[in-house]
Amino acid sequence: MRDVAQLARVSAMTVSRVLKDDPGVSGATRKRVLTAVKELGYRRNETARSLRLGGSGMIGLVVTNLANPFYSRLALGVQEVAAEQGMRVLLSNTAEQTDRERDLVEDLASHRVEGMIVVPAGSRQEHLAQTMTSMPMVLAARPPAGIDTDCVLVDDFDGAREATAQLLADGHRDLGFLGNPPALYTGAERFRGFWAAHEELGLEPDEHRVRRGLVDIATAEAAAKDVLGGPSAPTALFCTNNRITQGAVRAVRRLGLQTALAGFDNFELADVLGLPLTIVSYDADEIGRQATRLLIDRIKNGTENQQPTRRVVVPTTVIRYGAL
Amino acid sequence: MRDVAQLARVSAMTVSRVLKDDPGVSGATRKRVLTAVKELGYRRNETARSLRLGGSGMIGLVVTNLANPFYSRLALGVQEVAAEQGMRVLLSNTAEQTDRERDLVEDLASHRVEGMIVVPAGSRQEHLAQTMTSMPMVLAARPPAGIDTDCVLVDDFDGAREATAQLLADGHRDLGFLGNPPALYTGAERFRGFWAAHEELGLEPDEHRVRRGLVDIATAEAAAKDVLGGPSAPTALFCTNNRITQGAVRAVRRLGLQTALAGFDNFELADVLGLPLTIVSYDADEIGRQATRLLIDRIKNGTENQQPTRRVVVPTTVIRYGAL
DNA sequence: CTGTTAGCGCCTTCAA
DNA sequence: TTGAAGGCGCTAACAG
Repeated sequence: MRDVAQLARVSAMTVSRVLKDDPGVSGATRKRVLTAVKELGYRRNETARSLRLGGSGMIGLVVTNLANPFYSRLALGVQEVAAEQGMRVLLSNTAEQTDRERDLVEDLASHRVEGMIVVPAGSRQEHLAQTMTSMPMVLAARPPAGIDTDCVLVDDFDGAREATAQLLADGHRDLGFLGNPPALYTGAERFRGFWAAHEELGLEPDEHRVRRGLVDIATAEAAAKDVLGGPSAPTALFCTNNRITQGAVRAVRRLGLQTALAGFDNFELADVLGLPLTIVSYDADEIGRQATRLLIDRIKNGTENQQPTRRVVVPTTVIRYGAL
Repeated sequence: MRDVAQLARVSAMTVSRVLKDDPGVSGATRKRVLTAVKELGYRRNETARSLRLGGSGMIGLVVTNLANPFYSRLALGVQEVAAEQGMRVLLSNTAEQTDRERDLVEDLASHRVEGMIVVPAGSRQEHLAQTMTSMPMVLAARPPAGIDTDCVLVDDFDGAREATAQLLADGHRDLGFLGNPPALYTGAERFRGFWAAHEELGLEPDEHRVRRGLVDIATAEAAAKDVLGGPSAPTALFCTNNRITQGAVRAVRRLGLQTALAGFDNFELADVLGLPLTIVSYDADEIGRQATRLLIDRIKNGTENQQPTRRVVVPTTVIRYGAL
C-alpha cells in the first residue's frame, strides 16, 4: 500500500480511502491511485483489514458429510445468501465425528468467523456452548439439545406422517420401517410420524418390521433384505433418509421384488427407477438460506437487543413416482 | 492475551510461547498460563497471527458446481490432504461463470490464501495469470490453456476409448455420442477417445448420431430423445459425463427402450437401474488429494527452486452393469 | 480534500 | 527462562 501511495504521490490513507470507495477523494487523485494500483498489481490485504476492523467478514459452516447431496445443497444455499450480504463462507466437514466437530468449531472461532452454522453430528451439543458465548450460532437440520440457539428444521414429523398415510391409503397394511439412529432428532421425529399415520387409522405398526440405527447404504441394504426375507414380510417400506432409501432400492432390486418404497429426501433418477416410490421432498438450499438469514440477522444486531431463540421449519412435499 | 498474561502474572510474550509449544518455558509457568487461558476462555486470534507470520495457513479451492457430486468428492479429497498438512480450505463455487471465477480467485488472493486449486469454468484461463504471479496454483480436471500451471487430469481419452471399445466388442455398430461443449478439454478428449476406438476397428462414427454442447440433464435428455427418435437411431449411446448419462437414462426410460449406455463418471444406483450400462469410473477424491499434494509442495518450496510444470493423470476403470 | 498518529493482536528479535 | 520493543498492513479519529 505504501508503494502504491508513493507511486501515486499520495499518502497510504488516501489509497485506503480510494479502495474503500470513500466519497471524500477528488476525482483526479482517485484516478492516479487506481492507475498505480493496477500498475503494481496491488491487492488489499484482507487479513490486515480484518484485524483492524475487528470483523473477518466470514461465517463458518460445519456439515457432517459433504458427499451427501443434502449437505452440498445446503452449503450452496448458505453461500448464496452470504454472498448477497458480502460475506464469505468457511466450510468444514466433520465426517460425522463429534470430537472433530468440536475442534473444527474451535478452529473457525480462532479464525474469527462472525458466526457459525452447524449441522451437529451428535444428538446433543453441550460442547458448543463455550463457542456460543463469543458469537451467534445457528443449527441446521437438528434442534438444539443442551444449548439454546436458533435452528432451521425440516418438518420431519409431518413429512413422515403424510408419506406413511399415502401408503396406508393405497391399501398397504404391513409396513416396514428402516430408520437412522433413534437418538437423532430426525430419526425420532420421522418414526413418530410413521406411528402417528397408523394411529390415525386405528392401526399399530408391527415392531418386527422395524429396523433402526442404520447409518449408511450398506447397513440399510442389509436391514432391508433382512426384513423383506423375514416371516412377516412388509408390502411397503418407509425409509428415513436418502441413504437408507437407496439401500432399500438395492435390496428390492436384488430380491427381484416390487415392494413399494417411501422415504425422506428426493434423489436423482428416482423417477426412472421404475419402482413405486413415495418421496418426502424439501428444499435443502432453502434450509441453508434460512439458516444464513437467521445468523446474519444476529450478527448485525450484535450482542445488544437479544431476541428470543427462533425456530424455522421448512415444509415438505410428498412426490409419488410410479412403477414402470 | 494481555488479560491471560495478567492473570498468570507473566508477560504476553510468555503466553504466546506457551500457546505455540515453545520449549523455553518452565513447567510451572506453563501450567499457570494454561490455567488462565482456560479460566478466561481465551482463544488465540488467528487473524492477527496470520498477519504477523505472513501466511494464513489456508488454501483456496474454486469449483464450478458443488451440487455435482464429482466436485464435492474432489473437495473432500482436498480437505483431507490439507488437514494432514495443517492447512484449512476456503471453498468457493463459481456456478460455471468465468467472470465470477475471476472475482472469487481475486477474493481468495486478497484473503492471503497460500495457494489455490481451481476447476476452471471456461476453456482458457488467461484471467488467472495475474493471480498466479503471487501464489502457486493447480488446475484440476482441466489442463491449463493460456497459462502455465501444474494440473491433475483424468485419463479422458483412454477412458472414453476403452468404454467405446467395449460397446463395439459387444457388437454394437451404430453408436451415438452425447457430449459436453467441444471447446472444453474433457469434451474434446472424450470425443477423441470415442473416435479412436472406432478407428482401431477400421470404423468411422456417423456424425448424424453425434450431439455436442450439452450442459445439463435437461439438454442431454432432449438430445437423447432426438437421436433415438431419428432415422438412423443408435443401438448404444456414449455420454461424456454424469449429467449427460442421467439425461440419457431418462430418455431411454421414457421411450421404453433398452438402449445400451456408456458414460463417464459413476453414480449412485447405477447398478440397480436395470439398464445395460458401461461406466468410466475414477476416484474424484484422488484428484483432489493429488492436486493438494502438488500445491502444498509448491507452497513449501517457496519461489526459489522452481520445478518445471507437472501434470498428473488419474487412471480410469471401466465398470459394467447389466440389464435386469 | 488529504495527511499524521496510533493501535488492532500477535510474534521475531534482542536484551536481561 | 522471561520480558521489552517494534512492526506485520490496514484504517478510525483527528488534524490541517
